[in-house]
Amino acid sequence: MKNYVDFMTARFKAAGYKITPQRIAVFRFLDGNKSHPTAEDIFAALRREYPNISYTTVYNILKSMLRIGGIQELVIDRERIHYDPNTSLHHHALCIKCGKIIDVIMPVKTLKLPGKISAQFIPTSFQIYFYGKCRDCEIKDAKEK
Amino acid sequence: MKNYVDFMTARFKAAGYKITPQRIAVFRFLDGNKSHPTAEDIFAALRREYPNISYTTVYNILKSMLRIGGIQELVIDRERIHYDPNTSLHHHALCIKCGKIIDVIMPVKTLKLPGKISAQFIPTSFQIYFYGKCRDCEIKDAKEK
DNA sequence: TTGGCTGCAAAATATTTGCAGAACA
DNA sequence: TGTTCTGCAAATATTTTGCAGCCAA
Repeated sequence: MKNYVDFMTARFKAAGYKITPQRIAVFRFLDGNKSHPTAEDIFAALRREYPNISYTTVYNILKSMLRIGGIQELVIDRERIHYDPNTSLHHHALCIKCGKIIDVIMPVKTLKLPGKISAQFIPTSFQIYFYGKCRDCEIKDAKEK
Repeated sequence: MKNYVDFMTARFKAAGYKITPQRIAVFRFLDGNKSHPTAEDIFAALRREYPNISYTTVYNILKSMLRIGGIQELVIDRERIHYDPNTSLHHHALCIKCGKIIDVIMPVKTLKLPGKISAQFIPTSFQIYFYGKCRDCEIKDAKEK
C-alpha cells in the first residue's frame, strides 16, 4: 500500500463504505499531514476544491475514519478536537501561546499502571501531552521584554 | 494551613480577590474531591445550597482559581472540561464507556523531551492520560455477552 | 463607599441531528 | 435501483460575554 489515500480507500471499501470525492479529498489532505488539523481546518482546505462541502460531511467522514481506524482524535486543546492521521504510538506537545501541536516521537516503554490501579482499570492505550511554549513564541516573548 | 478551604481563602486574599459565600462553597466542594467534576457538576452541587447560583459565577470562580493556582484543568474528555483540586504531579485514566476519570499516582521520572524536540519546544509540564475501561464497566460488558 | 462579584439573558463556538435530494456501487 | 452519502438548516451543549444591581472590604 503505497500511500495513505490508497490505504484508507481500501479500508473504507473493506468496511463496505462508499468512496466519494469528498472522502478522497479528506484522505488526500491528511496524507502525511503533521499539522494536527481541526475539523474547521479540514473544512477550509476542502472548500477550495469543493465550494459546497459542509461541516456535516467533514464530521461524518472523520467519524467513519475513527470507527474503522486510520485517524486519531487528539483531546489536548480545550477549545476543539484535533485529528492526526498518524495512529502509531507517539505523543504531543501543545504550545499554550499559539496553540500549535507538535509530534513527540520518543521511546517510552509501554507504561504499566501500578498494581492498585490495574485492579480498577484496564488500559488499552495512553498518551503523553506536554504543555509549554514553542520556539517561535519563546522568541516573540523574549523580544517583548 | 489545615485544609483546602483555608488554603484557597488565603490565596484569594493574597491575590486581592474577595471572599464570597459562593467562592467558599466552591472551595468546600472541591476540598479532597477526587471525582474530577465538570462545571456542571459543581453548579449542580452548589445549587442545593445556593438556588440562585449561576454558571457565570461557577466559571468565573474556576477561572480565578486557574489564574492564581489551586486547581487544574483536565483536557481528557472530548465533551467537556474536568477540574482537579489536586495540583501535584499525577496522571489520569479515562473509562471510555462511562466517562469516569480516576487518579493515577505513579512515579514517572520527569520526562525529558528528545534533543531534536527540545530545540523546538520548552515544556513546563506534562500529563499522561490512560484510556480504557474501568472495573465496573468491564464487569457489565462481560455479563452482556 | 466602591470596585469587584453575582446572576440573568443573550451570544459565541463547536459539534450533532433530521431530512430531502444526489450519487456511488 | 437502492442504499448510503451529502449538504442545508436547525438543534444541542458548553463556555463566554454584556450589563445592572449587590455586597465584601
